Amino acid sequence: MSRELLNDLTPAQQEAVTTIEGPLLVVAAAGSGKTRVITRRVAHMLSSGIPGGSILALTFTNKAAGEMKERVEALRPGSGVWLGTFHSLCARLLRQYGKAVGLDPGFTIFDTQDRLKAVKQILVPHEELVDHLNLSADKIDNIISRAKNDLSAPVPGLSSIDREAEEKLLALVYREYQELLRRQNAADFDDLLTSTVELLKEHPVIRRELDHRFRYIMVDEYQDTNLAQYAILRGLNAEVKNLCATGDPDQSIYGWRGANLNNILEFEKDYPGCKVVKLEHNYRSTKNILAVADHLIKYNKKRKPKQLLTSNPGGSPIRVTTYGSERNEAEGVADHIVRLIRSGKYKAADIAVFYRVSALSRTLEMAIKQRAKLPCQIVGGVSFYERTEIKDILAYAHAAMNPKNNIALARIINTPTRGLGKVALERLADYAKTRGIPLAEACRQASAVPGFKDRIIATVRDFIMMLDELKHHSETDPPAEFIDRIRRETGYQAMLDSLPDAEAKERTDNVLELITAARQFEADSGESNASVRDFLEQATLSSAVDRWADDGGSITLMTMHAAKGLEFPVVFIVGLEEGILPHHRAKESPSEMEEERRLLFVGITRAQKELYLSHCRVREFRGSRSATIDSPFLRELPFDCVERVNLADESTSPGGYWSEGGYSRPRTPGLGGTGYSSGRSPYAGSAGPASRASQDPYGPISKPALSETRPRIMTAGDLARAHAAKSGQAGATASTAAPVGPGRPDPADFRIGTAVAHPAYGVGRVVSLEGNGPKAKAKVRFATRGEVSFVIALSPLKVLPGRNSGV
DNA sequence: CACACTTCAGTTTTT
DNA sequence: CTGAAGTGTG
Repeated sequence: MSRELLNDLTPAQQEAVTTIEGPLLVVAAAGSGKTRVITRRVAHMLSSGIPGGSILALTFTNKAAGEMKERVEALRPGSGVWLGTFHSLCARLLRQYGKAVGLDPGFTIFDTQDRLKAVKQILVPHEELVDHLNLSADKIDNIISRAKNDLSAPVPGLSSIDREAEEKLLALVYREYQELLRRQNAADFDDLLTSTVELLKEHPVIRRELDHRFRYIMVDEYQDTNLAQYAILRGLNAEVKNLCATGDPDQSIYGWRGANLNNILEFEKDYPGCKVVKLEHNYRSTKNILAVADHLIKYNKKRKPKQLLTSNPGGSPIRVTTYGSERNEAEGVADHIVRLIRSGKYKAADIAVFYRVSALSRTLEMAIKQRAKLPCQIVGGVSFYERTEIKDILAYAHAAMNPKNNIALARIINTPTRGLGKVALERLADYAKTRGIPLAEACRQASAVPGFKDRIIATVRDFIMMLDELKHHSETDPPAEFIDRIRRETGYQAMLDSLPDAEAKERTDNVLELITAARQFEADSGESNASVRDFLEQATLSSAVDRWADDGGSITLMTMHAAKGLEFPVVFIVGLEEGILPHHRAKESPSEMEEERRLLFVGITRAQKELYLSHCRVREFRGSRSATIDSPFLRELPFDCVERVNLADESTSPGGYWSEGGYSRPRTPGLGGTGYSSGRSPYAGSAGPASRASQDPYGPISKPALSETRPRIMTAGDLARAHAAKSGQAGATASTAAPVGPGRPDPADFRIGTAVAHPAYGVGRVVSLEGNGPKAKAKVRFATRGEVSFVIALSPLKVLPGRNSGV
């Protein structure tokens, strides 16, 4: 029975799957088939007669939980295994046992926006002090969140001006914030964890019951658990210690959220006599990709050494490309994606682009959609559930269902506008505050509120009656119907209709999508009738990645954090620059620096077949352009499986790399010496100004990079030639083109028929012109590429001499 | 009270 | 360049 679950597994994997009793740590390297092991392990437990109800499996995201659910369901239908995230588990436990820690079962979960609003409210009387201490609502919000995850008191930040005063203020705000939550019968994300910790600590009977109910516990991504989560596990494992933790210390990337690497590093101390299984064989990536990952991660000091092995082929070299500007970078990535897809080897869904910060996504999206004309989806960014109209509609639901939820009520009391402005709301809030009642209750007593005229009283009454009506329906309506009711009956749809057409459509579509999501939710819950409350809970607890459904036809764009646990045949990682990757906030602390390195490691190890890293010399930041510094991580890549390409300096070369064949001559090492210094300490003399030397067009010329031990530095010319040769477009190679780069072509030189050169597309001819001055556009026809439009001044186009056929 | 306008500040990652 | 908060006007 159980044998078929095992016979395609390696001995190590088998051991992990069949070790069921007692504590077990599975240290699983990237791509080592961990998910598979976890699912098989659950199936194996069920086969051995363990009831599904006594198995608890905790994952990092709801999406991971969903996928695992599907797989377990396929192997052992109807098992009743409890699969979810820490947060969803806690929410469920607190709905059941929350009374013991002061939470009414119908409590509302405050999301990040709600909590920020709450903190802001509390800070109103302390404004001067907050300013004086150089704090802000969101800093304080962060500190409080961190304190909860660390199960500690809020601690002033490193750059604190006056620690003592700050500590005092933080303690006060923390206390008031918790009181506010309590009054509104609400819990924030972190409270789900801390309240559960409290429950387990203060109520031994409940703790014991749960400990015995969840006899077998599995935790995935254990390296990213924080102290609160650790405490929950200890509580659930005090007597029955069948805990299986899986993870990889090298992939811990949530330190900023309180994740504590010690949890996994000290597992063996915490659970004496535990068994440790190592899964080191990688089934995902090529040897080259793995070698790069391995070489990089070795620079981390706080780390258990580990060997990454694979029997996969070597694969193509990893390419590191230097671009002139972020625009060049985005276009270079887009163009390369086009080539990959044209080659027939990959389809759009095989390709992903990762970046450190969401802000980098925009340029890439534009380039891929407009230039490459390929569909792409951004995972994350402004999440669906954070859009105004979605938040508004959900706020109606929350306000109706939890009459104590002031935050939700304040959000919608005048949306759509019904003449209850700032002043009315203030009076209402004052009234409520002096009496210690919720806003909704104050609304009921509208006629007693000082300063309220008849018209206002009537409006407020109507409003509260509408909420009552909604509350009534919330108990019987299925989620989708309820959401649709809000849309129609609150005047929200009417408000949307009054907007300009395009906006009305977009926002209405979003609301309709919410209804679809609700319907989907109903379908997913099957026979157990889905309640409105359950839907709202899922809506607040679901993340961007959870919602990401691979549509099969799009390039995927996401942050490296979001990429955890995923894999793609082709991966591009952009923005390898000091300040971005590693992020500037990490600079001061070596441990954060190591986390940045792990983040890049995670990104790299998502790739199965091809990996492209890039950075640029100049990047637009906060509206202004400035020179960048190479990421120190670039110096930590090995030589032999990395190919360096410099597309940044072309325009500064007087004679041109594009000229006759032969090797191009990088004036300085293409990456500012990056490739030549790998022996150095990772922090030594961060590259930087030295690399700027290469911006001087007449700077020193170094020898061609031909030595075996050195990376071969390619230029645009090489690439264009190689590409042209491959695609058989010999006539259109760039080898005849003039040097190009992030130069600023003069639109006045452009006429219809002008021959121009582009670094990636080769030679083309202007077919049409549009507009004048700096915004003038030209449409150019390339033999290799068809017609492409450019804003001339911003393009890398170069006019070829002597071929102006226009006037 | 609502709306349009200005100014201002600020930019990590997410359950 | 973006979003939030503040100011002034109808």
